[in-house]
Amino acid sequence: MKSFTEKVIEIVKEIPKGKVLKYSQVAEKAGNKKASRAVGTIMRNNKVPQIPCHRVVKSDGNVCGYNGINAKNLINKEKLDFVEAKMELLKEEGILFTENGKVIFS
DNA sequence: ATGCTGACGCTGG
DNA sequence: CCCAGCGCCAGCA
Repeated sequence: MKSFTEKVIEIVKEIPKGKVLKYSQVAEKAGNKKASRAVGTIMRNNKVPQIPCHRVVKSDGNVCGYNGINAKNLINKEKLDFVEAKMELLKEEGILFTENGKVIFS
């Protein structure tokens, strides 16, 4: 029986290219649908490149953290550039975005 | 062990 | 539409 943390890491690592999961989805797959917050905590703690954190988005479809960086901690322009870069990266993987800049979760 | 924080989610005003 | 409150769970001091 792996820990919730271990499961979350496994799940995120195995997210295929061109696929995105919501924090809630990862939490649910890990066993606890309500542990979405914990998922975020785990991601921040495990900022390993092996973990495609950029493929994990919020329910709103808006991306947040990536490789240990939290968009909320960034300011204005940097924040926009940061998010934009992730969006471009995800686009190259086949993930589509709305005009609102949100991820289209299939 | 206890309390607070946070890359969250949902409901209500 | 924007903001506040509550719940839930893992990590850290």
